[in-house]
Amino acid sequence: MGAALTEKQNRVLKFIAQRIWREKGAPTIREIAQHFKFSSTGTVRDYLRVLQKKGYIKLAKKKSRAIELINEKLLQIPVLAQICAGTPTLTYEDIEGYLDLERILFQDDQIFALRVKGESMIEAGIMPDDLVLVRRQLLCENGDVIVAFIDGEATVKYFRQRKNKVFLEPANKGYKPILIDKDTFSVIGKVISVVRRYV
Amino acid sequence: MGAALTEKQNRVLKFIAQRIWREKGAPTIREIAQHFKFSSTGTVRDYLRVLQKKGYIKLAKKKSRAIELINEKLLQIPVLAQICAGTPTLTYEDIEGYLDLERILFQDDQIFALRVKGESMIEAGIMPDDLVLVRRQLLCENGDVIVAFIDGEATVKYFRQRKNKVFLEPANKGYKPILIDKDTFSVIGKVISVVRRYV
DNA sequence: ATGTATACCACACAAATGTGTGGGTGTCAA
DNA sequence: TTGACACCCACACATTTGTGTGGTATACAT
Repeated sequence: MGAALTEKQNRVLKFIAQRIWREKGAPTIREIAQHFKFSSTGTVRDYLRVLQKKGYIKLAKKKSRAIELINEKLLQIPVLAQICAGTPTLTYEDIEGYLDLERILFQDDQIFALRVKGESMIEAGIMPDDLVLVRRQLLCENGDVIVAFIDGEATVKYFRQRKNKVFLEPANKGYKPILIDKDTFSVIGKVISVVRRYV
Repeated sequence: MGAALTEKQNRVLKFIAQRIWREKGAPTIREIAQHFKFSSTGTVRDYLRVLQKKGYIKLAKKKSRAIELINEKLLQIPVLAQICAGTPTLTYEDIEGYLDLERILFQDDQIFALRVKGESMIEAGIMPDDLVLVRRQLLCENGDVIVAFIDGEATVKYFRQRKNKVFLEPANKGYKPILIDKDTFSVIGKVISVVRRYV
């Protein structure tokens, strides 16, 4: 799809993506120049042309803030409060809030998603093929759902700490908790969300 | 939060929101004018001022496309392929794809989210307090997870059809399938996704 | 009668913004 | 040594774009 980027080109692309996802919209050429301390708008335009040629962005002519990311995706979903009360018309007056996943984005790639394999967490509602959103962190608290490396495999489990002993506990009666030697396993991160999609 | 909007004000706001979420970014004043066939930019500016005063948007001065929605949220999450194979470094070369929830957005408000109450679908991995994303549709296929109205309550169940009979089947051994009279219940929509968040 | 709000218009102006021209330095492969 | 690239600069220019001024018409409440 896209040719390889140099370090600097990648930094420019990342900056644009951040602005598009976190801030209001795409930056102007001069805003990019200011951020990278370029004293010429031509410099930025050269970068944009390269990024476009390599297939990472699309530019529109003579329009302001007209940088479009290839593979850009957006999400905003209204969250309705529980509607069991009984109004048969679902209006947006019932909106409870919004899915706010914006903050977990782009914090230096500290967040990623994993596809779940196996049924060890099935009783916690984490099914095979679900996606878990993982925030990379080394420390975790008792009861957290975490992703850890054991024997070269990434697994999703409960983190349990009892009297100096650390267990990785599945949520499936058919599986047994794993007693862990603190030195031989490593925590990848904490599961902060589960996403499942039906066809 | 926000005062009531008139019909036309609401249409302008919806147009802006659509452009921000589906298209590249916020429209310019003249783009809005063109869409609504206003021959004056001042007309649009009046609308923007009203929308801002009523608390639906925020405007920045002397910036192009600087319309910001209150409660705007964005999402894009890289989806890593299952990494059980064993590389201890999670690189973005493992990206399997992207959570693509963009398409389900703003198709005339056909999608909304519901917070789950009760444990009737617990064996399908749908837990209390989960959010289910629902696409509004009246028809559904055998085996779909749907949201239906029964007795003034919205419930999440499997849709089962056997020999002219329609059942709403829970995923919980403690609950029994509900035989439904086709005429007295109504399907709200199909569950297309489940989202759960941990603290 | 007066004020306030909605819903438009025309026109002008300055700032913001994209674009063009014409440079420069270095690196690296042909 | 020539060319292609990455990586910068200065400066000018035309268009886009936000903003301001000053209108018109209707409706509605005080």
